[in-house]
Amino acid sequence: MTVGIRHDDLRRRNRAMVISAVRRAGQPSRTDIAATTALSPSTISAITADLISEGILVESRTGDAPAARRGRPQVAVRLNAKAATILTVVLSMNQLSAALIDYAGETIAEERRKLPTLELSREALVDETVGIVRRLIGGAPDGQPVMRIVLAVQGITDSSERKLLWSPITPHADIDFSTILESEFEIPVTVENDCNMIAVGLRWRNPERYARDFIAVLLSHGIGMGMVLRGELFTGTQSSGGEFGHMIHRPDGALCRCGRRGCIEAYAGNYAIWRNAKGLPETEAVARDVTDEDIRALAEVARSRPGPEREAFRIAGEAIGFGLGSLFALIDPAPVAIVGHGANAFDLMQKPMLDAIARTAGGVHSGAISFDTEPDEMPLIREGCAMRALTFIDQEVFSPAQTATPGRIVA
Amino acid sequence: MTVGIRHDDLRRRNRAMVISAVRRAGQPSRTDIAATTALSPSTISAITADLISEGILVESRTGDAPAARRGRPQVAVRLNAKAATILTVVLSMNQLSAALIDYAGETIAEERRKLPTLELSREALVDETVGIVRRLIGGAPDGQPVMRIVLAVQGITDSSERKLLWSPITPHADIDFSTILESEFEIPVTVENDCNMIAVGLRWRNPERYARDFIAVLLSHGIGMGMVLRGELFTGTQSSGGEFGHMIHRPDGALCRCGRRGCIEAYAGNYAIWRNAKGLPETEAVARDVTDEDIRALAEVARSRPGPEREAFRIAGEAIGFGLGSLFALIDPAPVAIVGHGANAFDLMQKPMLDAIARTAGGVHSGAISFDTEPDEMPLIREGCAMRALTFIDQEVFSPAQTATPGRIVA
DNA sequence: CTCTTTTTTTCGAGCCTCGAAAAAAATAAT
DNA sequence: ATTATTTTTTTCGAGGCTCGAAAAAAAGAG
Repeated sequence: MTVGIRHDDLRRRNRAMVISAVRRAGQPSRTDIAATTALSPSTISAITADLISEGILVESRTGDAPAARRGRPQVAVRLNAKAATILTVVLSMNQLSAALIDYAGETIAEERRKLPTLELSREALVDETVGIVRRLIGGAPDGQPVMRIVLAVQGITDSSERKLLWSPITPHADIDFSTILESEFEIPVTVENDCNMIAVGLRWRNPERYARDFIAVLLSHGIGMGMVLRGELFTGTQSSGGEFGHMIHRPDGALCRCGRRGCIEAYAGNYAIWRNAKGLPETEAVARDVTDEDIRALAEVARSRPGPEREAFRIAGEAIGFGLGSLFALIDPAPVAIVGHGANAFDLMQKPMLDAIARTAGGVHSGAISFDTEPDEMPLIREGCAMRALTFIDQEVFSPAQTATPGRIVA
Repeated sequence: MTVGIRHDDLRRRNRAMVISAVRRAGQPSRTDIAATTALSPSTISAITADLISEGILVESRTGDAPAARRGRPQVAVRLNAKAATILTVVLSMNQLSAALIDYAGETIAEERRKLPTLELSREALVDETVGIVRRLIGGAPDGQPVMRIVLAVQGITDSSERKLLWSPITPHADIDFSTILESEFEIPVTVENDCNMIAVGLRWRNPERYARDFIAVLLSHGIGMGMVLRGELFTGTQSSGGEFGHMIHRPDGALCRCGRRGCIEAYAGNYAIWRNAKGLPETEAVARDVTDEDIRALAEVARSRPGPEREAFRIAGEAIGFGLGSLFALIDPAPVAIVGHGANAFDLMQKPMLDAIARTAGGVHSGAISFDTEPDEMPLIREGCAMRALTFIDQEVFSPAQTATPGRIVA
């Protein structure tokens, strides 16, 4: 916290900075890197030489544009895809998927399988996860062992990013995936909230729009949120936090899946939309497992004629709108991405949502609010996990605290 | 953002670190500083020697405890109170106050005056502010010019900390106090939200309790909030943010002073408590200027017997409770300080508040929630402003970007 | 084939932090 | 009274790092 900066921190941080610049730019020249990092060409030259000799970067002679300019042509450098391999695992409702990804971010292999997550025992769930990891690790290229595993789960994770504290996809709580997987494979593992990974993925995919401040809202069975503020992923003080879906919309209102009442999710989650569309009492749980297909069908009816279906989407949009309004009262308006299957019904929710926001303090700078939709959340989660893992490698493995001078023998 | 670290940044940051360590510890020895900063004794020796020769620190031979230990006694260093002078100005409802404060944080002079802020014209309000600043600056010790002014206002300030965007204490909006005062006095000025300064003040006063994560709620005419997360003051992306009082408690509910409906403040602000206690319709504005004394009298009645007064405080507590519950869903539970005159009625609000929180997602880790009350907000605001100004001097003035080698003439 | 332009590397200078040793300043022991 | 011990602080040289200037490299232009 109040720790001074040591001399060796300098190189470490600047190395990480150079790697980060290359990861963002793709194939920058040394001159480009010097420009973005504001370090001198001599320093960049020294650092890139180190990184190349360590196999982290490679030169790629073909600058994307030869430019036919006068003078010595720029030599582009890029990440050496073979420098490391990482593994992403996504555990969501009734589905487990994993992907093996190289250091440049390209997918090497992947696997996806259906699982009745709600019914599995704790052991079976863990075993399935260990199994998919084992199979994919087996497929890692020779000499490029997997160096990091990031597991994204729908649910609340702890702030040390090691455990799943609670999840709607399984009745079991407090599953210490990190310790389990680390003892099995001896590879560092972090456990992340799926919506937080969506936010990281969005920024990676579109850094123009999703830059310093933005919000990702996942509309699915439940309502999730990931948020980036001041360029940093927002998390709770003790958990992954950002449980937007469990902010209170109407005190003592509709029954939520979490057992409490009046949560936003109890008005805007899949099951809540179904409950309202079918005229079921809002104080009772929904017995049926409401699927994406159910919602699609309801949305079609809602578009075709007024009625309880349309009203159900209106109520959902209103709940999200008031929630965003309250959130904007705290953080000010920011761009919003509506992610997940619910984004397909955004047309039905947009107007009530904007109307609600306009009735809140968040409506003041409404110019800063803009919506974008992305119905398929899975690729975003995977990309977010990959970025999280690769950033870790960049910083902790390839820019380590010790300058590692092997050969100096003390005895 | 992606800027590398230069060599001269090193010394700059470590200087700031040393100053900060001295400010926190009071009278540490060089050894103490080395321990808290994790820098080597040699480095600390060099930096403190610089700081002493520049008049920023002074040695104070009398270590607070002679300790009678063996060995060379520690020589304590402390901030040189004469190194700088700063000015804090607090503009709140019907009151303007200012204080001249030395570099060690001791008050040199202060002035306080009543003002009908709601009725003053924009020019009169600005003139009053300029006037109080002018009078106090005049009292600055010889050779110690005021180096920084921090103005705290009840209301929303912009994120560049220069303007008052909107305030309940005046009908005028968008007052650029920084530019006005800077052109008048040629001293850097920042404009801050009062509740944010309360948070800074709380941390300074009790760093044990108010450390990495906590919330300060100001219960006064309106409801304000300042929040520290991960050790950093939380602000909006475009403004001071943290408008807890304008999160929505009941959609389309009671009329708020801001003109919207259902805000927490419309249930828990002074005027809202009065409105409910007197059985006035919640859809109508309160004509009367509800004073702290009114609330005190209502609280007395509420304590003496059941009735609308007690119910009014219950409703207020409930509104704050649900609001905190929603906030905790986002950030996880954290210690709360209830600040301002409303804290005197906390006994009437505590139970409904806790009951409400228990009905939200924030109630899960309720062990991490704890309340503390501080009825007098003014000293906290002033201390927060002082710390803000002094921290600025520590970092920007006494640890500047340029190593400042005057005497080197280029021509 | 030479000149010009641009990129990249090389090299020495200047800082900064660190560790080891020395110096300083006290108490404890003889 | 003097010496030994202990702890704090300073001094000094070593090692690293970044930077600027100059050189080298690698092209196109003339």
